[in-house]
Amino acid sequence: MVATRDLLIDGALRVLAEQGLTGASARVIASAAGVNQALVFYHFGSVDELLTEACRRGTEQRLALYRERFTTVSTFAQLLALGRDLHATERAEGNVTVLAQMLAGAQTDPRLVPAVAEGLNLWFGEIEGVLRRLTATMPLADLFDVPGLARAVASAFIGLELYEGVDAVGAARALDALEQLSVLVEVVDGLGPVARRALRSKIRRAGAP
Amino acid sequence: MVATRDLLIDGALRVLAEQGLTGASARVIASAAGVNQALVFYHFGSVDELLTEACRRGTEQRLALYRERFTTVSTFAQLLALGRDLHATERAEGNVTVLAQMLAGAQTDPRLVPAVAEGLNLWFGEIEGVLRRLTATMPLADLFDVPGLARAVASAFIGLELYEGVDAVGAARALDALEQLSVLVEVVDGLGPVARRALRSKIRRAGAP
DNA sequence: GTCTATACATGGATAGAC
DNA sequence: GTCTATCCATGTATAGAC
Repeated sequence: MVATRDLLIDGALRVLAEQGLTGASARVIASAAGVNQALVFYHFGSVDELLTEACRRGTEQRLALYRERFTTVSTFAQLLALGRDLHATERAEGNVTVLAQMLAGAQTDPRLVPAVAEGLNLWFGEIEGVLRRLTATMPLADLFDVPGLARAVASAFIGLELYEGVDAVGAARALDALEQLSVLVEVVDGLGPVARRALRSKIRRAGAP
Repeated sequence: MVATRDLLIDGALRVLAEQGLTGASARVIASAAGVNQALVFYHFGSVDELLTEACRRGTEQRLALYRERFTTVSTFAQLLALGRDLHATERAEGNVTVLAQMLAGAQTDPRLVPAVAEGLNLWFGEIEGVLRRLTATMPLADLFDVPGLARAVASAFIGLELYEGVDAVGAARALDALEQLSVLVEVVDGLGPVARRALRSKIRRAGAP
């Protein structure tokens, strides 16, 4: 026997992914969950609070599916490959779609902010772990602010995910272009000591930290 | 004397930016425009079509403000600086906010797709022009797919803009991190012929195009 | 805990007077 | 072109029976 709370949370996640925030009403969610509409208010008090709870739970659940794979990534190419995979499976019904909808809604509804921020932070933490491991062995590791980069990577990913929704071809091309760029990072990492010294001094002259 | 159509379009843009897509109803927009609610349907047929038209016109107007500055950018640092500026002024009331809302809505409402796609393409074109100019003088220019990169940069920017709405500190940190990374590009560009040759062969071995 | 019924607000859209 | 009035669907939320 499945608890009604869980049915409603699942329903909310499905509706958010399939119909977006504008479609996420108590009636529609309850119908998707196969329960009565009044139960939304009995269990959660309001639609916002249901969405908030769904955002939290959904992110945790989805992240759990990838956590193991995140820990096995050991090159930038592998990280990008995992990103592509995530992109393919999370799009349409996954957590990134839900987070994107909630993120857009949170811009004008302060009540959604905490849950979205928490959800994002969970993903940030995961990516941070990978980046830290990848840069640990790099001689130029101190050039990167890992937490900052993790935030940049993840929110850029959300932007790309949204873009994919209106132009799949363009989004694929954008991802390909980033993949080409990523080669640069590994290449720079693989430079010999002479070139590396030149690069470092160049950076110092450029005013980087 | 201002035409009612224009009043409604301005009203729609303001409402989209201030209250998001969920708040963008015919009544609210008409009220913001100071005109009667029925005029939305008389002039545009439906709310969707008003939003669509507002998206197009708003993007053109806003882009016109920056077009000149885009053409004067001649380094990556300058491009990033312009991005920061754009970020600061467009956030809260600007076109990026509007596009982000429409983009989120378009994920589940096909009627919004064409207008959003057009709006995005306008920005892409602008950024493409800059990137093409910046990479033209680079010896490693053929490593980049400029149109793809422009799409990646712009949609990443939208993701960051949305993230800023729920965590201003985190977003600032993400931008700083990207700024550090961008130094790498100019540094690579500034390498001497010897280091450059090494890099190029490394890339060939890595399997890049 | 769950259901029915219901109150009440908001939103899309149209008809018809001016 | 613009306004008033109105219809009807949808949405939030609560009361009360079971």
